[in-house]
Amino acid sequence: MTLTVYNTLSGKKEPFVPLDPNRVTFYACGPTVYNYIHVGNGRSAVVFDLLYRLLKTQFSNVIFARNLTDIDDKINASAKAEGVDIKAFADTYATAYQEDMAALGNLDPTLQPRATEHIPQIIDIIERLIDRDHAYAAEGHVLFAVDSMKDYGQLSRRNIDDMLAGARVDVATYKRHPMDFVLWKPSSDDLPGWDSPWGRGRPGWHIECTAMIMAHLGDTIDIHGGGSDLIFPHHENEMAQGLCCVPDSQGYARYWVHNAMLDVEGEKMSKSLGNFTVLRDVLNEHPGEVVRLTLLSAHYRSNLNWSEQLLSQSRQTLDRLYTVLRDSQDIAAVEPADLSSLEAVQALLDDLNTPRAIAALYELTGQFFKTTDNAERARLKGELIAITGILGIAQQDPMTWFHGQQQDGLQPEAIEALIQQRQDAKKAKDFARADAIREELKQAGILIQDTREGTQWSREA
RNA sequence: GGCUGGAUGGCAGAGUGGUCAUGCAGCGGACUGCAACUCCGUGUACGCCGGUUCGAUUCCGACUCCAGCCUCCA
Repeated sequence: MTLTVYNTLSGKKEPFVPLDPNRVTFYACGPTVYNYIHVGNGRSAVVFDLLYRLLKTQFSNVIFARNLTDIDDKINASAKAEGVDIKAFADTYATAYQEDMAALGNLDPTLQPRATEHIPQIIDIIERLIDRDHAYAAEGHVLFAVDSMKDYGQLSRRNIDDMLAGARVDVATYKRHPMDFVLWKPSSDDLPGWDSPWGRGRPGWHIECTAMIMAHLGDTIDIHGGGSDLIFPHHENEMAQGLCCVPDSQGYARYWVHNAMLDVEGEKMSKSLGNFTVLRDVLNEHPGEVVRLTLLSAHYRSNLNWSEQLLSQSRQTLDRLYTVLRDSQDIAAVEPADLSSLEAVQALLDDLNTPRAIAALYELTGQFFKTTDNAERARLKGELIAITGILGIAQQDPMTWFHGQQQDGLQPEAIEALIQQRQDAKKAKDFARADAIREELKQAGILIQDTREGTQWSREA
Protein backbone atom coordinates (compact mmCIF):
# COMPACT_ATOMS: atom_id res chain seq x y z
CA MET A 1 0.00 0.00 0.00
CA THR A 2 1.54 3.27 -1.06
CA LEU A 3 0.68 6.80 -0.23
CA THR A 4 -1.70 8.63 -2.51
CA VAL A 5 -2.30 12.36 -2.36
CA TYR A 6 -4.60 14.74 -4.12
CA ASN A 7 -2.47 16.94 -6.36
CA THR A 8 -3.93 20.38 -7.00
CA LEU A 9 -1.80 20.62 -10.12
CA SER A 10 -3.48 17.65 -11.80
CA GLY A 11 -6.76 17.91 -9.94
CA LYS A 12 -6.54 14.21 -9.15
CA LYS A 13 -5.55 11.81 -6.45
CA GLU A 14 -2.20 10.33 -7.44
CA PRO A 15 0.20 7.75 -6.05
CA PHE A 16 3.08 9.57 -4.43
CA VAL A 17 6.35 8.69 -6.13
CA PRO A 18 9.26 10.89 -5.08
CA LEU A 19 11.86 12.02 -7.57
CA ASP A 20 14.52 10.50 -5.34
CA PRO A 21 13.26 7.92 -2.82
CA ASN A 22 16.39 8.50 -0.80
CA ARG A 23 15.67 12.16 -0.36
CA VAL A 24 12.04 13.20 -0.21
CA THR A 25 11.62 16.96 -0.23
CA PHE A 26 8.61 18.64 1.29
CA TYR A 27 7.94 22.31 1.90
CA ALA A 28 4.97 23.76 3.75
CA CYS A 29 4.06 27.41 3.96
CA GLY A 30 4.48 28.71 7.46
CA PRO A 31 3.24 32.01 8.82
CA THR A 32 4.04 35.62 8.28
CA VAL A 33 4.93 36.56 11.82
CA TYR A 34 2.94 39.66 12.65
CA ASN A 35 0.49 38.30 15.25
CA TYR A 36 -0.58 35.14 17.03
CA ILE A 37 -1.89 32.50 14.69
CA HIS A 38 -5.50 31.45 14.77
CA VAL A 39 -6.97 27.97 14.86
CA GLY A 40 -7.28 27.82 11.09
CA ASN A 41 -3.57 28.37 10.73
CA GLY A 42 -3.13 25.59 13.24
CA ARG A 43 -5.13 23.24 11.05
CA SER A 44 -2.73 23.69 8.19
CA ALA A 45 0.25 23.07 10.43
CA VAL A 46 -1.28 19.91 11.88
CA VAL A 47 -2.25 18.53 8.48
CA PHE A 48 1.26 18.92 7.14
CA ASP A 49 2.80 17.58 10.30
CA LEU A 50 0.67 14.48 9.79
CA LEU A 51 1.84 14.22 6.20
CA TYR A 52 5.42 14.54 7.42
CA ARG A 53 4.92 11.74 9.95
CA LEU A 54 3.31 9.57 7.33
CA LEU A 55 6.10 10.17 4.82
CA LYS A 56 8.58 9.17 7.49
CA THR A 57 6.87 5.79 7.80
CA GLN A 58 7.39 5.27 4.07
CA PHE A 59 10.77 6.85 3.37
CA SER A 60 13.98 6.87 5.33
CA ASN A 61 15.04 10.41 4.51
CA VAL A 62 12.38 13.09 4.43
CA ILE A 63 13.48 16.72 4.40
CA PHE A 64 10.65 18.84 5.65
CA ALA A 65 10.99 22.62 5.57
CA ARG A 66 8.48 25.01 7.06
CA ASN A 67 9.34 28.64 6.61
CA LEU A 68 8.91 31.77 8.66
CA THR A 69 8.23 34.87 6.63
CA ASP A 70 9.74 37.60 8.76
CA ILE A 71 9.86 40.42 6.26
CA ASP A 72 6.54 41.76 5.10
CA ASP A 73 4.61 45.00 4.94
CA LYS A 74 2.10 43.81 7.50
CA ILE A 75 4.91 43.21 9.94
CA ASN A 76 6.28 46.66 9.28
CA ALA A 77 2.89 48.28 9.71
CA SER A 78 2.01 46.40 12.90
CA ALA A 79 5.37 47.06 14.50
CA LYS A 80 5.11 50.71 13.65
CA ALA A 81 1.60 50.89 15.08
CA GLU A 82 2.90 49.49 18.33
CA GLY A 83 6.02 51.62 18.20
CA VAL A 84 8.39 48.69 18.55
CA ASP A 85 11.45 47.54 16.68
CA ILE A 86 10.47 45.57 13.59
CA LYS A 87 12.89 42.72 14.08
CA ALA A 88 12.04 42.32 17.74
CA PHE A 89 8.38 42.40 16.81
CA ALA A 90 8.79 39.62 14.25
CA ASP A 91 10.91 37.58 16.65
CA THR A 92 8.22 37.75 19.30
CA TYR A 93 5.67 36.15 17.03
CA ALA A 94 8.12 33.70 15.54
CA THR A 95 8.79 32.42 19.05
CA ALA A 96 5.09 32.33 19.81
CA TYR A 97 4.57 30.30 16.67
CA GLN A 98 7.11 27.70 17.75
CA GLU A 99 5.36 27.42 21.10
CA ASP A 100 2.01 26.94 19.41
CA MET A 101 3.44 24.27 17.14
CA ALA A 102 4.85 22.38 20.09
CA ALA A 103 1.58 22.65 21.97
CA LEU A 104 -0.23 21.08 19.02
CA GLY A 105 2.16 18.16 19.16
CA ASN A 106 3.80 18.96 15.85
CA LEU A 107 7.27 17.60 15.26
CA ASP A 108 10.08 20.00 14.55
CA PRO A 109 10.54 20.25 10.80
CA THR A 110 13.94 19.37 9.45
CA LEU A 111 14.44 23.02 8.55
CA GLN A 112 12.76 26.26 9.51
CA PRO A 113 14.29 28.83 7.20
CA ARG A 114 13.59 32.54 7.55
CA ALA A 115 13.10 34.95 4.70
CA THR A 116 15.50 37.58 6.05
CA GLU A 117 18.28 35.00 6.07
CA HIS A 118 17.92 34.44 2.33
CA ILE A 119 18.19 37.89 0.83
CA PRO A 120 21.24 37.06 -1.37
CA GLN A 121 19.42 34.03 -2.76
CA ILE A 122 16.34 36.14 -3.42
CA ILE A 123 18.39 38.71 -5.30
CA ASP A 124 20.06 35.95 -7.25
CA ILE A 125 16.76 34.48 -8.40
CA ILE A 126 15.48 37.90 -9.41
CA GLU A 127 18.61 38.51 -11.44
CA ARG A 128 18.20 35.20 -13.18
CA LEU A 129 14.59 36.03 -13.98
CA ILE A 130 15.63 39.36 -15.47
CA ASP A 131 18.36 37.65 -17.50
CA ARG A 132 15.85 35.24 -18.87
CA ASP A 133 13.40 38.03 -19.74
CA HIS A 134 10.81 36.92 -17.23
CA ALA A 135 11.19 40.00 -15.07
CA TYR A 136 11.95 43.67 -15.48
CA ALA A 137 12.98 46.59 -13.31
CA ALA A 138 10.85 49.72 -13.21
CA GLU A 139 10.89 52.67 -10.82
CA GLY A 140 12.91 50.87 -8.19
CA HIS A 141 10.66 47.80 -8.40
CA VAL A 142 11.28 44.53 -10.09
CA LEU A 143 8.25 42.75 -11.48
CA PHE A 144 7.57 39.34 -12.86
CA ALA A 145 6.13 39.51 -16.36
CA VAL A 146 3.22 37.11 -16.44
CA ASP A 147 2.86 37.20 -20.20
CA SER A 148 6.43 35.97 -20.55
CA MET A 149 5.21 32.57 -19.42
CA LYS A 150 2.78 30.67 -21.53
CA ASP A 151 1.34 28.45 -18.81
CA TYR A 152 0.82 31.15 -16.22
CA GLY A 153 -2.35 30.28 -14.30
CA GLN A 154 -1.94 26.54 -14.65
CA LEU A 155 -2.03 25.71 -10.95
CA SER A 156 -5.14 27.71 -10.15
CA ARG A 157 -6.78 26.85 -13.47
CA ARG A 158 -7.47 30.31 -14.61
CA ASN A 159 -6.37 32.44 -17.47
CA ILE A 160 -5.15 35.96 -17.36
CA ASP A 161 -8.13 37.38 -19.22
CA ASP A 162 -10.63 35.88 -16.78
CA MET A 163 -8.69 37.29 -13.90
CA LEU A 164 -8.57 40.72 -15.39
CA ALA A 165 -12.33 40.66 -15.78
CA GLY A 166 -12.68 40.25 -12.03
CA ALA A 167 -9.80 42.49 -11.04
CA ARG A 168 -10.64 45.34 -8.72
CA VAL A 169 -7.26 46.74 -8.00
CA ASP A 170 -5.68 49.88 -9.27
CA VAL A 171 -2.85 48.97 -11.54
CA ALA A 172 0.45 50.57 -10.63
CA THR A 173 1.86 52.67 -13.44
CA TYR A 174 5.15 50.79 -13.48
CA LYS A 175 3.48 47.49 -14.39
CA ARG A 176 3.62 46.43 -18.01
CA HIS A 177 0.78 44.02 -17.48
CA PRO A 178 -1.85 44.42 -14.77
CA MET A 179 -1.22 40.93 -13.42
CA ASP A 180 2.52 41.37 -13.09
CA PHE A 181 3.60 40.92 -9.49
CA VAL A 182 6.34 42.45 -7.43
CA LEU A 183 9.58 40.59 -6.81
CA TRP A 184 11.45 43.49 -5.23
CA LYS A 185 10.32 46.86 -3.97
CA PRO A 186 12.14 49.97 -2.79
CA SER A 187 12.38 50.69 0.95
CA SER A 188 12.35 54.13 2.47
CA ASP A 189 14.87 54.79 5.23
CA ASP A 190 12.47 53.88 8.02
CA LEU A 191 11.78 50.46 6.56
CA PRO A 192 13.94 47.34 6.53
CA GLY A 193 15.96 47.16 3.36
CA TRP A 194 18.95 45.57 1.70
CA ASP A 195 21.24 46.81 -0.98
CA SER A 196 20.50 45.38 -4.38
CA PRO A 197 21.19 46.07 -8.05
CA TRP A 198 17.92 48.02 -8.03
CA GLY A 199 18.72 50.13 -5.00
CA ARG A 200 17.92 49.65 -1.35
CA GLY A 201 14.81 47.59 -1.04
CA ARG A 202 13.06 44.49 0.22
CA PRO A 203 11.52 41.38 -1.33
CA GLY A 204 7.92 41.13 -2.44
CA TRP A 205 5.69 38.33 -1.21
CA HIS A 206 6.08 34.91 -3.02
CA ILE A 207 9.78 35.20 -3.79
CA GLU A 208 11.08 34.25 -0.34
CA CYS A 209 9.52 30.80 -0.54
CA THR A 210 11.11 30.09 -3.89
CA ALA A 211 14.49 31.24 -2.61
CA MET A 212 14.30 29.08 0.50
CA ILE A 213 13.09 26.05 -1.43
CA MET A 214 15.89 26.29 -3.95
CA ALA A 215 18.48 27.02 -1.29
CA HIS A 216 17.61 24.04 0.88
CA LEU A 217 15.57 21.53 -1.08
CA GLY A 218 16.41 21.95 -4.75
CA ASP A 219 15.04 23.32 -8.00
CA THR A 220 12.36 20.64 -8.09
CA ILE A 221 10.73 19.48 -4.88
CA ASP A 222 8.36 16.63 -4.28
CA ILE A 223 5.61 18.21 -2.22
CA HIS A 224 4.55 21.75 -1.60
CA GLY A 225 1.82 22.29 0.97
CA GLY A 226 -0.30 25.18 2.13
CA GLY A 227 -3.82 26.41 2.66
CA SER A 228 -6.21 26.45 -0.29
CA ASP A 229 -6.39 30.22 -0.06
CA LEU A 230 -2.75 30.33 -1.13
CA ILE A 231 -3.31 28.65 -4.47
CA PHE A 232 -3.77 32.03 -6.05
CA PRO A 233 -1.84 34.21 -6.18
CA HIS A 234 0.85 32.93 -3.83
CA HIS A 235 1.53 29.46 -5.16
CA GLU A 236 0.76 30.33 -8.73
CA ASN A 237 3.40 33.04 -8.57
CA GLU A 238 5.87 30.89 -6.73
CA MET A 239 5.54 28.27 -9.39
CA ALA A 240 5.96 30.83 -12.15
CA GLN A 241 9.20 32.13 -10.63
CA GLY A 242 10.46 28.70 -9.79
CA LEU A 243 9.95 27.39 -13.30
CA CYS A 244 11.20 30.48 -15.08
CA CYS A 245 14.46 30.99 -13.22
CA VAL A 246 15.72 27.51 -14.05
CA PRO A 247 16.57 26.45 -17.61
CA ASP A 248 14.68 23.31 -18.61
CA SER A 249 13.06 22.99 -15.21
CA GLN A 250 11.84 19.53 -14.32
CA GLY A 251 9.03 21.17 -12.41
CA TYR A 252 8.87 23.39 -9.36
CA ALA A 253 6.81 21.23 -7.07
CA ARG A 254 5.62 17.86 -8.28
CA TYR A 255 2.72 17.53 -5.87
CA TRP A 256 0.79 20.49 -4.57
CA VAL A 257 -1.23 19.69 -1.48
CA HIS A 258 -3.75 22.16 -0.11
CA ASN A 259 -5.83 21.99 3.02
CA ALA A 260 -9.36 23.38 3.15
CA MET A 261 -10.41 26.18 5.43
CA LEU A 262 -11.70 26.17 8.95
CA ASP A 263 -15.16 27.70 9.13
CA VAL A 264 -17.00 29.57 11.81
CA GLU A 265 -20.75 29.38 11.39
CA GLY A 266 -20.37 28.50 7.75
CA GLU A 267 -17.85 31.18 6.99
CA LYS A 268 -14.11 30.99 6.58
CA MET A 269 -12.18 31.83 9.71
CA SER A 270 -9.90 34.64 8.69
CA LYS A 271 -8.02 37.54 10.03
CA SER A 272 -9.66 39.98 7.67
CA LEU A 273 -13.18 38.89 8.63
CA GLY A 274 -12.22 39.11 12.28
CA ASN A 275 -14.08 35.91 13.12
CA PHE A 276 -11.00 34.04 14.23
CA THR A 277 -10.13 32.32 17.46
CA VAL A 278 -6.55 32.76 18.56
CA LEU A 279 -4.97 29.34 18.81
CA ARG A 280 -3.22 29.94 22.09
CA ASP A 281 -6.47 30.99 23.71
CA VAL A 282 -7.92 27.60 22.81
CA LEU A 283 -4.77 25.89 24.02
CA ASN A 284 -5.19 27.61 27.37
CA GLU A 285 -8.58 25.99 27.75
CA HIS A 286 -7.97 22.58 26.19
CA PRO A 287 -5.13 20.09 26.02
CA GLY A 288 -3.12 20.36 22.81
CA GLU A 289 -4.08 16.82 21.85
CA VAL A 290 -7.76 17.70 21.99
CA VAL A 291 -7.21 20.63 19.67
CA ARG A 292 -5.09 18.50 17.39
CA LEU A 293 -7.62 15.70 17.16
CA THR A 294 -10.38 18.21 16.53
CA LEU A 295 -8.43 19.66 13.63
CA LEU A 296 -8.02 16.16 12.23
CA SER A 297 -11.64 15.13 12.72
CA ALA A 298 -12.60 16.11 9.19
CA HIS A 299 -10.76 15.24 6.02
CA TYR A 300 -8.17 17.91 5.27
CA ARG A 301 -9.75 18.84 1.96
CA SER A 302 -13.16 19.46 3.51
CA ASN A 303 -14.13 22.58 5.31
CA LEU A 304 -14.34 22.06 9.03
CA ASN A 305 -16.76 24.02 11.12
CA TRP A 306 -15.08 25.00 14.36
CA SER A 307 -17.13 24.70 17.55
CA GLU A 308 -16.89 23.95 21.23
CA GLN A 309 -19.01 20.87 20.69
CA LEU A 310 -16.38 19.49 18.35
CA LEU A 311 -13.74 19.99 21.01
CA SER A 312 -15.69 18.13 23.64
CA GLN A 313 -16.25 15.22 21.27
CA SER A 314 -12.52 15.02 20.68
CA ARG A 315 -11.99 15.12 24.41
CA GLN A 316 -14.24 12.09 24.78
CA THR A 317 -12.44 10.24 22.04
CA LEU A 318 -9.11 10.82 23.74
CA ASP A 319 -10.55 9.75 27.09
CA ARG A 320 -11.52 6.47 25.50
CA LEU A 321 -8.11 5.93 23.94
CA TYR A 322 -6.44 6.73 27.22
CA THR A 323 -8.82 4.38 29.02
CA VAL A 324 -7.45 1.56 26.88
CA LEU A 325 -3.91 2.62 27.73
CA ARG A 326 -4.76 2.86 31.42
CA ASP A 327 -6.44 -0.53 31.52
CA SER A 328 -3.51 -2.13 29.73
CA GLN A 329 -0.72 -0.65 31.78
CA ASP A 330 0.52 -4.05 32.86
CA ILE A 331 0.30 -5.52 29.38
CA ALA A 332 3.31 -5.11 27.12
CA ALA A 333 2.27 -3.83 23.71
CA VAL A 334 3.06 -6.05 20.76
CA GLU A 335 4.28 -3.99 17.86
CA PRO A 336 2.41 -4.67 14.61
CA ALA A 337 4.50 -6.65 12.16
CA ASP A 338 3.17 -4.78 9.17
CA LEU A 339 2.15 -1.23 9.78
CA SER A 340 0.49 -0.72 6.43
CA SER A 341 -1.82 -3.68 6.96
CA LEU A 342 -3.67 -1.72 9.60
CA GLU A 343 -6.98 -0.28 8.50
CA ALA A 344 -6.18 3.09 10.06
CA VAL A 345 -2.83 3.32 8.34
CA GLN A 346 -4.38 2.39 5.03
CA ALA A 347 -6.90 5.15 5.54
CA LEU A 348 -4.13 7.65 6.19
CA LEU A 349 -2.15 6.50 3.19
CA ASP A 350 -5.27 7.13 1.14
CA ASP A 351 -4.88 10.89 0.94
CA LEU A 352 -4.84 11.37 4.70
CA ASN A 353 -8.31 10.07 5.41
CA THR A 354 -8.24 10.93 9.09
CA PRO A 355 -11.96 10.37 9.79
CA ARG A 356 -11.64 6.80 8.56
CA ALA A 357 -8.47 6.35 10.58
CA ILE A 358 -10.20 7.60 13.71
CA ALA A 359 -13.14 5.27 13.04
CA ALA A 360 -10.68 2.37 12.76
CA LEU A 361 -9.17 3.43 16.05
CA TYR A 362 -12.61 3.17 17.61
CA GLU A 363 -12.92 -0.34 16.24
CA LEU A 364 -9.72 -1.23 18.05
CA THR A 365 -10.91 0.15 21.36
CA GLY A 366 -14.17 -1.75 21.02
CA GLN A 367 -12.28 -4.99 20.40
CA PHE A 368 -10.03 -4.25 23.33
CA PHE A 369 -12.89 -3.82 25.78
CA LYS A 370 -14.71 -6.87 24.49
CA THR A 371 -11.90 -9.34 24.79
CA THR A 372 -10.41 -10.78 27.95
CA ASP A 373 -7.57 -12.47 26.11
CA ASN A 374 -4.37 -10.74 27.12
CA ALA A 375 -2.52 -11.77 23.99
CA GLU A 376 -5.14 -10.06 21.90
CA ARG A 377 -5.10 -7.07 24.18
CA ALA A 378 -1.36 -6.82 23.78
CA ARG A 379 -1.73 -6.87 20.03
CA LEU A 380 -4.52 -4.28 20.06
CA LYS A 381 -2.54 -2.06 22.37
CA GLY A 382 0.40 -2.24 20.02
CA GLU A 383 -1.75 -1.32 17.05
CA LEU A 384 -3.32 1.55 18.92
CA ILE A 385 0.06 2.93 19.90
CA ALA A 386 1.33 2.65 16.34
CA ILE A 387 -1.66 4.51 14.93
CA THR A 388 -1.83 7.22 17.55
CA GLY A 389 1.90 7.66 17.05
CA ILE A 390 1.33 8.60 13.43
CA LEU A 391 -1.61 10.81 14.28
CA GLY A 392 0.36 12.44 17.06
CA ILE A 393 -2.33 11.95 19.68
CA ALA A 394 -2.53 10.03 22.96
CA GLN A 395 1.19 10.51 23.46
CA GLN A 396 1.08 11.05 27.20
CA ASP A 397 1.15 8.65 30.07
CA PRO A 398 -2.50 7.74 30.70
CA MET A 399 -2.28 8.58 34.38
CA THR A 400 -0.90 12.00 33.51
CA TRP A 401 -3.76 12.47 31.11
CA PHE A 402 -6.44 11.65 33.66
CA HIS A 403 -4.81 13.11 36.73
CA GLY A 404 -3.69 16.27 35.02
CA GLN A 405 -1.01 18.65 36.02
CA GLN A 406 -0.36 19.29 39.66
CA GLN A 407 -2.39 22.43 39.97
CA ASP A 408 -4.12 24.13 42.80
CA GLY A 409 -6.75 22.18 44.61
CA LEU A 410 -6.61 18.66 45.90
CA GLN A 411 -3.30 16.88 45.63
CA PRO A 412 -3.14 13.22 44.61
CA GLU A 413 -2.33 12.04 48.13
CA ALA A 414 -5.44 13.72 49.50
CA ILE A 415 -7.51 12.32 46.68
CA GLU A 416 -6.23 8.79 47.25
CA ALA A 417 -6.95 9.14 50.94
CA LEU A 418 -10.53 10.16 50.29
CA ILE A 419 -10.97 7.31 47.84
CA GLN A 420 -9.72 4.90 50.49
CA GLN A 421 -12.17 6.33 52.99
CA ARG A 422 -14.94 5.84 50.47
CA GLN A 423 -13.87 2.23 49.94
CA ASP A 424 -14.05 1.67 53.66
CA ALA A 425 -17.48 3.27 53.81
CA LYS A 426 -18.66 1.08 50.94
CA LYS A 427 -17.34 -1.99 52.66
CA ALA A 428 -19.27 -1.01 55.76
CA LYS A 429 -22.37 -0.46 53.57
CA ASP A 430 -22.36 3.17 54.60
CA PHE A 431 -23.41 4.36 51.17
CA ALA A 432 -24.47 7.78 52.35
CA ARG A 433 -20.94 8.38 53.54
CA ALA A 434 -19.49 6.94 50.32
CA ASP A 435 -21.65 9.20 48.19
CA ALA A 436 -20.79 12.20 50.32
CA ILE A 437 -17.11 11.61 49.66
CA ARG A 438 -17.75 11.22 45.98
CA GLU A 439 -19.67 14.48 46.01
CA GLU A 440 -16.90 16.18 47.95
CA LEU A 441 -14.41 15.11 45.31
CA LYS A 442 -16.71 16.25 42.56
CA GLN A 443 -16.88 19.67 44.14
CA ALA A 444 -13.11 19.72 43.92
CA GLY A 445 -13.27 18.82 40.25
CA ILE A 446 -12.36 15.18 40.74
CA LEU A 447 -14.47 12.49 39.09
CA ILE A 448 -14.26 8.91 40.22
CA GLN A 449 -15.16 5.63 38.61
CA ASP A 450 -15.31 2.14 40.07
CA THR A 451 -13.96 0.27 37.09
CA ARG A 452 -13.09 -3.39 36.84
CA GLU A 453 -9.51 -2.19 37.27
CA GLY A 454 -10.41 -0.61 40.61
CA THR A 455 -11.39 2.92 41.49
CA GLN A 456 -9.99 5.47 39.09
CA TRP A 457 -10.07 9.22 39.26
CA SER A 458 -9.66 12.02 36.79
CA ARG A 459 -9.78 15.77 36.79
CA GLU A 460 -12.79 17.31 35.16
CA ALA A 461 -12.13 18.71 31.71
C1' G B 1 -18.96 37.47 -14.23
C1' G B 2 -14.73 33.47 -14.34
C1' C B 3 -12.60 29.26 -11.85
C1' U B 4 -12.65 25.38 -7.59
C1' G B 5 -15.13 22.52 -4.19
C1' G B 6 -19.59 21.12 -1.47
C1' A B 7 -24.97 19.62 -0.21
C1' U B 8 -25.37 12.46 3.85
C1' G B 9 -29.80 10.68 9.86
C1' G B 10 -30.60 15.77 16.01
C1' C B 11 -25.07 17.04 15.53
C1' A B 12 -20.09 15.71 13.61
C1' G B 13 -18.34 12.97 9.55
C1' A B 14 -16.54 8.69 5.94
C1' G B 15 -17.96 5.84 1.95
C1' U B 16 -20.34 2.94 -1.83
C1' G B 17 -23.92 1.13 -8.28
C1' G B 18 -27.50 -3.70 -5.01
C1' U B 19 -25.79 -6.49 2.60
C1' C B 20 -22.42 -2.25 8.40
C1' A B 21 -19.30 3.50 8.15
C1' U B 22 -17.87 5.56 12.70
C1' G B 23 -18.46 8.92 16.82
C1' C B 24 -21.53 12.20 19.94
C1' A B 25 -26.45 12.91 21.62
C1' G B 26 -31.32 10.18 22.43
C1' C B 27 -34.04 5.68 23.74
C1' G B 28 -34.18 0.47 25.92
C1' G B 29 -31.29 -3.22 28.56
C1' A B 30 -26.78 -5.67 31.24
C1' C B 31 -23.12 -4.62 34.99
C1' U B 32 -23.02 -1.42 39.64
C1' G B 33 -25.51 -0.22 46.46
C1' C B 34 -26.02 4.22 43.18
C1' A B 35 -23.09 7.03 39.53
C1' A B 36 -19.53 6.80 35.96
C1' C B 37 -16.76 3.48 32.88
C1' U B 38 -17.62 -0.77 29.85
C1' C B 39 -20.91 -4.08 27.15
C1' C B 40 -25.63 -5.36 24.29
C1' G B 41 -29.77 -3.52 21.45
C1' U B 42 -32.05 0.64 18.90
C1' G B 43 -32.46 5.21 13.37
C1' U B 44 -37.51 4.23 6.30
C1' A B 45 -29.70 9.60 6.07
C1' C B 46 -27.98 10.54 1.52
C1' G B 47 -30.52 18.94 -1.68
C1' C B 48 -34.24 19.13 -6.06
C1' C B 49 -35.72 17.36 -11.14
C1' G B 50 -34.74 14.32 -15.15
C1' G B 51 -31.57 10.38 -17.63
C1' U B 52 -28.54 5.71 -17.92
C1' U B 53 -29.37 0.89 -15.32
C1' C B 54 -32.68 -5.02 -13.56
C1' G B 55 -31.25 -1.54 -9.53
C1' A B 56 -28.40 5.10 -7.91
C1' U B 57 -27.13 8.48 -2.20
C1' U B 58 -23.15 6.61 -5.48
C1' C B 59 -22.64 7.49 -12.89
C1' C B 60 -24.58 11.60 -16.53
C1' G B 61 -27.32 16.37 -17.36
C1' A B 62 -30.19 20.61 -15.65
C1' C B 63 -31.69 23.30 -11.23
C1' U B 64 -31.44 25.37 -6.20
C1' C B 65 -28.50 26.62 -2.24
C1' C B 66 -23.62 27.04 0.37
C1' A B 67 -18.37 27.87 0.76
C1' G B 68 -13.51 29.26 -1.33
C1' C B 69 -10.31 31.98 -4.85
C1' C B 70 -10.14 36.09 -8.51
C1' U B 71 -7.22 41.79 -3.06
C1' C B 72 -3.70 40.42 2.38
C1' C B 73 -5.00 35.44 4.15
C1' A B 74 -3.43 28.49 6.34
